[in-house]
Amino acid sequence: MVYQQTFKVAQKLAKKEKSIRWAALKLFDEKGYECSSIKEITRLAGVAAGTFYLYFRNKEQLFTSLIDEFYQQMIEDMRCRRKTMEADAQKKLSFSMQYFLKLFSEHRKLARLVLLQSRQDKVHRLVAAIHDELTGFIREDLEEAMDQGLIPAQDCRLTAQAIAGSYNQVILNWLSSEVTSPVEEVTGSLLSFALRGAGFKILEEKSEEGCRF
Amino acid sequence: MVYQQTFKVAQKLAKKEKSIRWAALKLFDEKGYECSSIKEITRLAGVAAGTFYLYFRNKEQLFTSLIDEFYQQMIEDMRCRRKTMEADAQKKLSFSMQYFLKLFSEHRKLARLVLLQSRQDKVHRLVAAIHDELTGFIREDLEEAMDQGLIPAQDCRLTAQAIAGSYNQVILNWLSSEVTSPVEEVTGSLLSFALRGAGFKILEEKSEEGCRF
Amino acid sequence: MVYQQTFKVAQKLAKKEKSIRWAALKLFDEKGYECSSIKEITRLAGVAAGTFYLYFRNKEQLFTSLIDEFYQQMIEDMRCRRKTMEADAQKKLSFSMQYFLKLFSEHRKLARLVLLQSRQDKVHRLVAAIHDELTGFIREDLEEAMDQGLIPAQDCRLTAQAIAGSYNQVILNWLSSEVTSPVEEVTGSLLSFALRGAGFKILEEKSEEGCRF
Amino acid sequence: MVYQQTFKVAQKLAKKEKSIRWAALKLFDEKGYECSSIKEITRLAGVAAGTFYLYFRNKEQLFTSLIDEFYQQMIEDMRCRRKTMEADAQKKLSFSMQYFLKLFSEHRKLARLVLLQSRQDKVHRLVAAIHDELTGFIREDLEEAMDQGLIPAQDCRLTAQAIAGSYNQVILNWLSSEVTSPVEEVTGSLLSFALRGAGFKILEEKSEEGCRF
DNA sequence: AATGAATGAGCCTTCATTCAT
DNA sequence: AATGAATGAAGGCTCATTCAT
Repeated sequence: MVYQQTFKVAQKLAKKEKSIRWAALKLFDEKGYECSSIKEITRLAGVAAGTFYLYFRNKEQLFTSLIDEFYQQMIEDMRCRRKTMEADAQKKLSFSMQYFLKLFSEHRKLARLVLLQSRQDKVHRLVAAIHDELTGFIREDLEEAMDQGLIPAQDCRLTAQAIAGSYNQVILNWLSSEVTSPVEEVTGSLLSFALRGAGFKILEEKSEEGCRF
Repeated sequence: MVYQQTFKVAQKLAKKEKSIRWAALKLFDEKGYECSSIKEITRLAGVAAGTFYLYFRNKEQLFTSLIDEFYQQMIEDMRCRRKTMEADAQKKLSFSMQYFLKLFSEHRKLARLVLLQSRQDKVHRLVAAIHDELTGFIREDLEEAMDQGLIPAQDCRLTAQAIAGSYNQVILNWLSSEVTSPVEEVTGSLLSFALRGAGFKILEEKSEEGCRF
Repeated sequence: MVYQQTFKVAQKLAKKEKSIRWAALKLFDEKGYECSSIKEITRLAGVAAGTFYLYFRNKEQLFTSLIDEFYQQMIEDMRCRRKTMEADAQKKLSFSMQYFLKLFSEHRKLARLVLLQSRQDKVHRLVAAIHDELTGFIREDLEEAMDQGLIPAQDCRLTAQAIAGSYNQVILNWLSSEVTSPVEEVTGSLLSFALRGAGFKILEEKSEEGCRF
Repeated sequence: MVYQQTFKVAQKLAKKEKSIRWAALKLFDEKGYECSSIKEITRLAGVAAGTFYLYFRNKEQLFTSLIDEFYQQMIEDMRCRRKTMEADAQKKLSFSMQYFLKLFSEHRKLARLVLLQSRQDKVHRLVAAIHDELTGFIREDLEEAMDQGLIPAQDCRLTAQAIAGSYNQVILNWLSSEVTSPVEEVTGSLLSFALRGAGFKILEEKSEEGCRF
């Protein structure tokens, strides 16, 4: 009788891969990419060292896959929503940043992984690309706003970097703090900061409202 | 005569240590802490591997020392100047940030080292402490400004983080870009962004002026 | 009906084993015993890795079996023909060597496997035994010829080795060369060499004729 | 004080490298290239595993170096002697083969290494090149002899292969036999075989004489 | 009978650190 | 003070073999 991959088996496999991903994420988060060994990852995952290579080509590909799983999809989703959104630049910007914040808060480890990972590891290019992509969204909105006269003339690329930087920093601190205060506490203030910084004339009470999604 | 010799020796020693620091900085910057080996560092420095351990306890301490050399001194200097400065909060904040920017632009490699280094390596605590310190300065000024009613009520800790984050990000991009445009190009816009973000009512033309030091 | 099925199954089994043998032979030939993995063999054979162990005890036994399949039978056949042959020593020797040559040329891969395989692998003893056996045939004929005064007094064991060695070398080169010239081109000259070397007084024109089988 | 590599130290190093070479040679000889691990080699040599890499780039280079040490020099020497030799083809051939035999008998392990090594390992090309070189010498002499009418018309390339093959085989058997009978016992008969096989008209008593070197 | 996921010992290699010189 | 040879633990990865399905 031929070997038939039953549903149950497939599920077990998926579970095993998940557990490796989980272990890797935990260790990468705690000790960094370079300092986490395959052996340690697999031990934590409860599988043999060799098993790792049934699911991943090598350590680097595991990292890539970990990042991709989350980001690729997030960026895709973001791009899609933004396209179909009928709103002015400020609303779009607000939306993007809050969406961003929300996702990060739901995937703390993964988020930290991207925000913290040494940008010198072999593994950096991928992370850099993601940062660029996200900064690109912000920049687009800023340029639209500038064209419409909503904000003063400025170097939108630079402002976008500044906004992205402020977000990264604040989120990172929030993610890293032991006390997990609700992300909403942070959202409003941070958004105000960014919008004001860019030069939007915001009415304080509106900033809060406009950000539902 | 004796003194003379001692001085010469001391100089030679200092030179050797310097060359190791220089080599380490170059390699850490290019390949990251984990991926730079002692052997490579000493080869680049033109000394034997064993010599390394005459000047540094181990690899970690070299890193620490590298960071300290620059930051400890910078923070000290900054704290001192701020103390003796008679100025309002906005001016102090402006000063701090531009001082910060200037120093970074004069020590590109060292700056990149701090901004880029994986915050997960064994080596992180130190870097984190420095970030906190610098953010602390910003926060102080913001709190003072808030007390004086120059900026609206806000979570100054958070705003300080946001400002620090935006600075880090922009500087990093600037440091990493091949074309080394003058830092002044960046200074003005970035400062405006930060001040506006914090809620200062700034007159655009003043922002440029007020920042000499 | 039952028989029919059994037969079919048996055939299928045989086919699967065959395909493993074939794949192993191909890979052993191309990359050597040590450098061919079971996984690769089974992949090439189109079966699962585990299936291998239904047909062979382990990798070593596969090799053994591969060699045996060909040689055992060849030696048996040779021994048998030589027994029933009525001919003088020179004829017998000629026959043996040409038979040998012909078989090799018809089983290139298998031949290369025996001639090339490291004689240091775990697997060597078997191959060595075969070489000895074949050399033994040559020696028998030489001793008979010496007894009959057809060749001068000599160390027949040594001459037999020399002849076997020259055959192996030439065949190997011929097997390994890309251009597959007909083996007959080689046969005549090689045989002349061996016979002359042993001290037979051969008439050149006869050497060619006397070798049909 | 600068580290000064004294003569004593240099000697110790040379001894250490020697011991690694010796251990490798022994193990390669006993178990083959693929089956000998660096760990085992270094253990046998009495050094730590890492020490290996101070002397050799990797396992392959060790093998290469082992072979080269002996062969490169031998071939060079042979080529040189042959050039300055004033003798007919038969004498030159005799000389070459006996020189060959003598060297092999003085470097048993090294000789076995070349003669036995799997010709499929990554390491094969080098060994193959050596075989070709040596066969080349024989062929040159045969062609010269053929031109001078000393031997009948024939495919000299093939005859050279046959002669080389017979030598390899006989030497190998002799090297591998436990009882180490003097090589001279073998020399005469083997040479006679080869010369007769090539078609030289030899007077038995002369063959022995002509081979001093 | 057949599968292929799982294992873990073992491979080659690197590297921070020590120590005799 | 300076050297660089020596160490050996640890790294990523492969592979023959086993076993639940």
